[in-house]
This record gives sequence, C-alpha cells and structure tokens, in this order.
Amino acid sequence: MAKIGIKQVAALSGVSIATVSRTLRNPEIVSEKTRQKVNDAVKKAGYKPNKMGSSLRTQESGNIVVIIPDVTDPFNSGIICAIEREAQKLGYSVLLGDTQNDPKRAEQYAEMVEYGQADGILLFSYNLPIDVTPDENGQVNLPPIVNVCESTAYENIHKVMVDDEEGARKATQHLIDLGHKRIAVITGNENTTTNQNRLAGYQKALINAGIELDDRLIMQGNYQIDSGVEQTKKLLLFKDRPTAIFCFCDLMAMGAVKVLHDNGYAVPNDMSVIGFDDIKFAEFTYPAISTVRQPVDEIGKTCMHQLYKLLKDKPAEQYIELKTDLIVRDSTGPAPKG
Amino acid sequence: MAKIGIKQVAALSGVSIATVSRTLRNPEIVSEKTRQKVNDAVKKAGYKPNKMGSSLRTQESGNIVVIIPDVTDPFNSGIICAIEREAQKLGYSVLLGDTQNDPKRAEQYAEMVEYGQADGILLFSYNLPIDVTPDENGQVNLPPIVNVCESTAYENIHKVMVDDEEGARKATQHLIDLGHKRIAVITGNENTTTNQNRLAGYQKALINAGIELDDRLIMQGNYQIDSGVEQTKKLLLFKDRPTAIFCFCDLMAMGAVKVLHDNGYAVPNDMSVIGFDDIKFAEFTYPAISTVRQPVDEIGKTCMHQLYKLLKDKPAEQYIELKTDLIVRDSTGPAPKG
DNA sequence: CTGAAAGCGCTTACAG
DNA sequence: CTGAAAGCGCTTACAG
Repeated sequence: MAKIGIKQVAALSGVSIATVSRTLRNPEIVSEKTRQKVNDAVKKAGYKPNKMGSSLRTQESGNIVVIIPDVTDPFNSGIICAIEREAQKLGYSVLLGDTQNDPKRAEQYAEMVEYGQADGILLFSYNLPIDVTPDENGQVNLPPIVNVCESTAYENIHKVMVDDEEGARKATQHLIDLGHKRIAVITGNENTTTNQNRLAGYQKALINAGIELDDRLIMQGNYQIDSGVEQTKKLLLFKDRPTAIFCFCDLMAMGAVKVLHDNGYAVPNDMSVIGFDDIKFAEFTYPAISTVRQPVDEIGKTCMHQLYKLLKDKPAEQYIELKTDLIVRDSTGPAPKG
Repeated sequence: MAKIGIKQVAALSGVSIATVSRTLRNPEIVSEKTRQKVNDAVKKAGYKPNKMGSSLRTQESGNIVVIIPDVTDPFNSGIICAIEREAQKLGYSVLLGDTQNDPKRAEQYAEMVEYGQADGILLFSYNLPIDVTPDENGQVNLPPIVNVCESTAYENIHKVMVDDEEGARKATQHLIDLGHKRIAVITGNENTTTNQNRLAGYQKALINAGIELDDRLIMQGNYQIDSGVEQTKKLLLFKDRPTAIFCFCDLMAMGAVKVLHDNGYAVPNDMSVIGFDDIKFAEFTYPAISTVRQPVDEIGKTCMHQLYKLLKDKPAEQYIELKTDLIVRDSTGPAPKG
C-alpha cells in the first residue's frame, strides 16, 4: 500500500489536487457536491495532509518554542502545562526549550524561528537570546516573541508580567501584621527581574512599617530547594535570629521548613515561613505553606494569546501585568514573644 | 534586506546551490577551496538553512513527540528533562505531548508522525493511541515508537521499563524487616501496568514473609497528591490501623505524611511511610521520605537512544528493564510495640 | 466553482 | 569535485 498523498486523494475523488486542498482548508469555497466526494475519499484513504509540505508552502511551521530554564521546577511545569493546553486550542504545537540555565542553549532555541522550525517564542528569561543590534537601516529584526514572567531590558518586546513587587509587599506586610520585626528573605537568582522586584517589595513594606532594613537578613538563594536549606541554616546561626523567613519561591520555603524542623523549631510557633508561587504541593507540606499565588493558568493562557496575536499580525498589548494573591495557610503565625 | 536562502549564498560564493547544500551537509565531498568560499559566504550572510525545505526533501522532521500524562508531575518532568537533553545531543527537537490523561489528546499527538510533524514517539502510557489492526496483508504499520515506564499490551513494540515489581518488593521487604506486619498500600491508577506490577511486588513480599494479605489495606489512589491525603484518612479510621503505608509514588507519600502530622501521628514513630520514584523533593520533606528510586536520567537517556536507533533503522533491543534502588531516609522506622 | 501551473527551500541521483 | 534538474507535498494566484 503506497503512501497516501494529496494526489491519491485527488485521483480517488476525481478532482484536482487543488480542489482537495481547498476542501480541506477552505471548504466554503468548494461546492457541496465536490466537498462531499473529497471528504469521502479523504476518510476512505485515511489521508493526513503532510505538514512539511504545507509548512513549506505557507511558511508557517505551526510550532512555537517555549524557552524556559528548568521544566523540573514545579512552577515552570505548571506554566508549560497551561501554555500547551492553550497552544493546542489555537492550532499550535509546542517545542520544549529547556535551557537548563545555559545561555548557549537559549540561543539555539531562539534560532529555531530563523531556521523555520518554529514561528514564535515564549521567553521566560531576563536574558534576550537574540541579537538586537540594529542593521544598517536602524531596523531590528525581532521574531514574534513574548517575554514572560522575567523581564528583558530590551523595551520593544511584548511582555506578560506578574506584579512581583506588590506580591512581595503583601507577603512581607502579612508578616509585619503578625508582629514580626526581624524578617529575613531568601532570594532567587540575583540577576533575575523577579528577584529584584520581590526584593523591592520586601524592602518597601519594611520601610513603610518603620522597620529598619538589615542587609544581613537578605540571604542569596537561587530558587532551588537546596538553597532554601543552606540559607536557612545560616540564618539559624545568628545570635539575633529572625522570627520569620520570606522565601522567594515555595521550593525554597520547603527547604527552609525542613531545616527548621530538623533543628527542633516549630513552624510557625518558633519561626514563620512564607513562600512565593503557590505550586501545587504548597498546601500539602506540613505545615501547609503560606504563599503568594501566581496565576499560573492565566499566565500561560495570556502569553500564548499574545504570541498568537503577533503571529497573526493582530495588535497585541505591549505590556500586561497580572496580579498575585496572598494565600495564608499554616506556616505563618504571630511573632514569638520576647 | 531580502531573506537569505540557499540561492543567495550560492550567488555570493559563486557556486551552485547544490554545492552549498553539500558543503553544509557533507563537507568532506567538497573541495577544500570551495568549502572555504561557501563557509565564508554562509557566515557573512548569516544563512540558516530552512528546516521545512530540508525536512520536506529528506522526509524527516527532526522532531520527536513525547506523549506523557502530566508534565506537572515531578517524576514526569524529570523524565522529560532527561529526554530533551539527550534528544538535543542526537539532533532532535522535542514536541511536548501532555495528554492530561485524555486519550483523545494522546491520539492526536500520536498522529503527529502520520502528519509528518514528528518522526517518532516516546509513549508513557499503557494505552496505545495507535490503531494496530493488521491491514489486508496482515501488516501492522507502526511508527517508530518506544513505550516507556508503562507497558502497552501490544507486544511488537520496543519497550524501556523499570522493574516495578522488584522495586515494590524491596520497599515492602524494608518495612517487614523493620517489624511491620500491617502494611497498607496506596496504589496508582488501577489500569496502569506500573501499578499492577508494584502491587504484585508488594503482595509477593508479604506472602514470602508469611504475612496474610488483607485487601482492606489496599487503598486505591491515582498517583496524585490528594489521593495520598484521602486514602490515608480512610486508613486512620480503621480500628486495626496499619503501622506502615507504602505509597506507589512520592507525591502520595507526601500527602500521607501531611495527614499523619495533621492528626498528631509522628512519622515514623507512630507510622512509617515509604514512597516510590525518588522525586527531587523527596529528601527535603519533613521527615525526608524513604523511597524506591527510579533511574530517571537513565530512563530518559535510554528511551531516547532506543528511539534514535529505530529512526535510523539500526537494530534496537526489544525490551530493556532498568533497576530501582531502595533509598532509606527518615520516614520509615521500626514498627511500634503493641 | 475548478484546474493547470508555479513555487515554497531544500537534497540528491545523474551526468560530466 | 561540481552543476543542472527533478522532486519532496503541499497552497494559491491566475485563468476560465
């Protein structure tokens, strides 16, 4: 049995290949009768139009690539899941671009659109893996791309962001409201914009409450669970220990809680811990982690829609900012007396 | 600036497009001098060969699709990460096929190879989303596919499996060795082969130790964290409570530990809990979860290599079984006296 | 409403 | 070692 192409279907239904193509792509411009014949033949032959053929002709791969540091991070995998669901609805397939924090890999993935392998990019990085030096005409040739969660310095790029500063402010304020005065943070990777914004939110909340900033309470983490462990250990060494720790992601909060337990501290009675993200497991740890929820589904959906608009040459908002929610669970409580 | 295609490069270097193509794909059959010229032109023009063009010609998309139930599951995301790393080394890109447990979606992803969108499939399911009824000549037309972790009933398919039964046996034996006699399990989705094999391993260990099987101790979970929570609650209601719970994945073990804590049980003093998988966070929960490690990186690497062999028409092993390791941490301890 | 033809951007068998 | 040409499987402007 030879492979079924458009030619075979055309022969089977007694029309030209042009008409077969039209029936499949623009049924409304084909007569009812012909349409019927063709559709019957398509079904009978089990014809599946070859994507490479149509892609080459239309100059659209039908793929988008999502460039993201680490699929293994539960926040990221949640986002990817949301993107994929939305992409499918819009008729796109998603290529996975897990950079594993390697800029070279990011560049390779970004090049996929130059190679015609993908039509657009969803970029979760503060680092633009694309050359934006203007050409001789002062023009920058940017592929369809939307920058998500992390913000690139380059301005002329569509962005879907989360109000990290406000989120961090709310988390810190929550601790302040509970009577905490010595509030430590465990940060994410230094250069990320999420980290910088969350740090700003933390500091503003403290200043606003008239609490003096103490740089010793700012511990450098990296959004990974072990850094939550390591930095918390350092914090426990202090003579003037903090009474609360604000971790810039839930994973690090898990690590912090772990260390606290291991060393005989009750959470939240001896020490409060709050995270950021609201990953799926945050409510299932013991104690359930208070956190700042990022609207994962909305982020995924929104950025995919924005990219879709760019791909279809429709007007898209230059900048969209999504809101967070403070989720109070069991890992935060009143500051211990004394 | 017009788009740079092979024609422009050919013109720039004063050779035919055929020679440009050869220089890029088979440099060794091109003269040193020509090669130089062409490579210079390629670099100067910033030429990126169009993938759709070459794919159409070679009939290879250069993509593989991984069909997996839920990227959001940390075990799965670990696997995907490993696959992607390996795929890239072998020159393939990976299309994400998150089925969200919907068979329709699985079929759609599987069809990607019929549409020429992907060259092969990595299938993490006991359900074959492909029609294998033989055609008039008794032939089954199977795309390049390797079945991973979960096993399909269809035999003529290459498989990379994990010795789930042995893994479950080891976990159960570990509990038996600690003096436990009433050992409950919280299973995964009923129909999955992983679940069936783990259940068999559990039962064999008990029988082997002369412990009577009690079906009431078999709780139906679904590999999701909430089912660990729900089923543990039911277990605690029993008058003759178990002293240990073997969860068929770490996520459910996290849920179990959570419920135990919430209800005042100390783990492992009052109740031991052991998981399966060894996801990244298993060691960072409190207490750190004892578990059965699946060789995630090896699984990802091996299945990708197997698929690669199929794609390149090289001989590939029909069946590969990978081993697990028992990882004893802090969530399992001696059975309480009494 | 439909067909014949051009062409998307490559690769490769064939000939020299 | 290199070029001219065919062709991968489609879509679509053009003509009728």
